[in-house]
Amino acid sequence: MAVTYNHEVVEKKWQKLWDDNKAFAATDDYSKPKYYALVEFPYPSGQGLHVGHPRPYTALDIVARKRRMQGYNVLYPMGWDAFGLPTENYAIKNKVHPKEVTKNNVIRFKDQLHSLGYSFDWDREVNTTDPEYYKWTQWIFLQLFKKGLAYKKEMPINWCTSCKVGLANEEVVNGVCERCGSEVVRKVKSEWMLKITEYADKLIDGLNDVDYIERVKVSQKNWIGRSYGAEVDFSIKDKEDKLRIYTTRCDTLFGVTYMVVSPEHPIIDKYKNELKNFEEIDAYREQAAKKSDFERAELAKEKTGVCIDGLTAINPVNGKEIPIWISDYVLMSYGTGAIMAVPAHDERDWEFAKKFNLPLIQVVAKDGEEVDINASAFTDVATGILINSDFINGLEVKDAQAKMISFLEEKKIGTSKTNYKLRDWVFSRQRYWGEPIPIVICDDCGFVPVDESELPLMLPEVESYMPTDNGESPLAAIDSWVNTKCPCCGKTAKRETDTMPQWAGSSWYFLRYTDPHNKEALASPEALKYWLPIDWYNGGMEHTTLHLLYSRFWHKFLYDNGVVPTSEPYQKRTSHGMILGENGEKMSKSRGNVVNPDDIVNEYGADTLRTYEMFIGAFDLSASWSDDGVKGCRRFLDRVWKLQDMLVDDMGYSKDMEVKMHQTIKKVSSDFEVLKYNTAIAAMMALINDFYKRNSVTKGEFRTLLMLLNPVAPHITEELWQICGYEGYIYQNKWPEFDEAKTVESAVEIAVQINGKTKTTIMIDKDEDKVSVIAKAKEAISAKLTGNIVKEIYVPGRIVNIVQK
RNA sequence: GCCGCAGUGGCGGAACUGGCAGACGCACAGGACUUAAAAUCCUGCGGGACUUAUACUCCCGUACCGGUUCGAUUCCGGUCUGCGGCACCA
Repeated sequence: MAVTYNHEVVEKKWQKLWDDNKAFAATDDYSKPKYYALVEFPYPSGQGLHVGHPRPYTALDIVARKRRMQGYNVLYPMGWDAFGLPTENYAIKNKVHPKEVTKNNVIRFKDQLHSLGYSFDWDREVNTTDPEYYKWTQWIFLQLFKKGLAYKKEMPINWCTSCKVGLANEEVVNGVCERCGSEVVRKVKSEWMLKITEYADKLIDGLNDVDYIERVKVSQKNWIGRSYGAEVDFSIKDKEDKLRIYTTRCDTLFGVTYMVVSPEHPIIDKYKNELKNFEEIDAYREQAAKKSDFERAELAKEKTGVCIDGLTAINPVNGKEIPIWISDYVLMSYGTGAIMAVPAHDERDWEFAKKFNLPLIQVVAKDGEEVDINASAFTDVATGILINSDFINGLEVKDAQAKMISFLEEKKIGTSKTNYKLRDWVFSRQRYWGEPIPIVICDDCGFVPVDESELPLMLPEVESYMPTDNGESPLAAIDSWVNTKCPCCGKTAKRETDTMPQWAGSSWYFLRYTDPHNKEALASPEALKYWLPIDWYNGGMEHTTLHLLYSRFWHKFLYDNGVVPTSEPYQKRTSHGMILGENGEKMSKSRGNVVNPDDIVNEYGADTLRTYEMFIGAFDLSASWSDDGVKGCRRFLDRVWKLQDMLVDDMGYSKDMEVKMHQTIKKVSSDFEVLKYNTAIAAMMALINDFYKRNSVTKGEFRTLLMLLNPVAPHITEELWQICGYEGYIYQNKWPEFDEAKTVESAVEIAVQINGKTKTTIMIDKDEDKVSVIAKAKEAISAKLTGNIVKEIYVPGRIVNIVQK
């Protein structure tokens, strides 16, 4: 009898052996086929690893291990996204250098990951806070600057009152700071910006060439928010000025009954002396200005607004005079800050018109039939036909738009125009723990880039990590660092004291893994050419808009400048679901439902944790933790362990198991490719249940099982492999193959239905062609065939259905 | 409000392209082993009717209502609920 499985001893033994042999190092032999598998590198927080981390890491570890066994040169790297606010806040509170905090957290994380037996290539570990790394983050910034894609701009920014730091629009959640939940106010500051909007089209169009799960593509597209439309100039009666609007429905120009401008629109101040109700308008403006963007949206369930008394617009297509309103549902930050209102065919305009009793004109009819626009706005573009619209009458919406645009352009009153919701990326942070922005500010030369030979521009030592009260970075307090010479003219100048956001380091880390120790370049062209693109990138749903968009932007920029060989970084992107607490809620200290992976590893072993997290449910959906489920997976591994006592000395498959073996190899092999780890494990469980039923397993069968299970549970399988005396190590062996012909049983059970309801089953030969004859001969069927048989349907290997009347 | 995802036994979840709903696991129940318990092994396990009971047989059942089809968890139309994202983007 075999001794009980001791996971502590076995797992340590194999982890050491893998390390000593550098078993999973990617080689620089570029003649071999390559596979680059990537998971998002973690932020090494003070709490240590969370049970959520192993889910994606194990999933791609399975893929990586399988690919190695299939003969690929696999790159499966790991690193640390270590700049960031929590570390800095911890440093401020405890008066330790963030460098120290980071170092300790990294040691802890690495230990924990190590105990889980991942096949990471630790020789390629990167750390975004390492000067040898951020040298290249700064270098990329300089390239952006030199190409005019980094610029400084006075602008109202989102200012977190607690973190004392400017936030990107994307970091403001429901009007509060994403990190600390404090109020976000508007503050004008001079900020570094990156022109991501210049890449809006490329970022959308590039999605056609990659294999991302659909909802990731949708969220990228929605975030960029491209819309095709037209800008049209409306003249203002008796004035020189024109009011320019943006619309996506220029086909409805004949249905315009009023206009609306945003409260911040300059036209109001310009004509304020002529407005008869300026006081009323000004009061409305003040009220709107007090609201944050969030409140403005939240409170605007009911439309509000004021008619501007003193200005009248003229519809350029028919010369009609129409009123101009001011309302906060029109935003200055999108389009032109002014709209034409077509209440018959736009829901917001419709609501507004109903509230203020403004007229409706129907100009689009459903399939040519007028609809009741007093009940609701008619917005269906697909079935719309133009009416009451002069020269575009009778056209479909799309054709009407095309014709209208040529008309507008010909008369020089409008042009076609594409708009985006995407805004430029606010890149400055007034913080210590980030990459210094390598720019010198010279009174004579303006913004001057630091010479590339001086990179990395090191983060200097400071006494306090607190941002200054006026919101400047702690770097601003170090005169010796701030005061420098202009690289251009040599006169005294000052350094930029803002640092980069955490997104910077993670926007290109996957490039560094290909050649992590290169001192001449971010990576050699040969390494990049060989390894890119990343074959499979998995990460959290929470990163599918921002991190993905930012890193794709940088990558596309580097591609345009000949630094990288592919226009997209990631060939394939998948996302995993969250692991929730046992009560179905998000794990958190305050809810008291946090599970520590160390405890599971200690009690049941890494293989059990890995198996459990893969078995817990569909990979892309969230799943609740269950201690009992963990036990079940340990029981499965124990049953595998005990199979060594049932071994029969035969390197082949026994007759009765042959089909099952081939089926299982097929199922496990394909399930691992499509994120269906749970059913792959279920298939292996079913297989060993069969071994137990007959109380024996051949050495050949066991050998195959160990290889199939190895990517999921690498330690126990290697140990059993060695105990049973198979050749070498599993990780050096070839992935098992199956024979398609042998996956089919010679006798199959098929269901017999009458009128679509299953009545009985019959066993037939798989090539049987008189199936319905056999079925009808069976008593359970013949007794029930009382009517006229009108139809017989046979689906090979599945069902036969007899339809009677 | 809009967009996306989901809704299947006591629970986590399976089901290829429209073809026997509930694989696999958990929990539970019974049995074997044991002085005993744990562990382990074996068996059963959606609901209901008929039946002393079992077997057999029949009916219902994949959120709800309807449709297409010989046949629907799967496709179509509508409704409800939960989760995630966005917040009037003209």
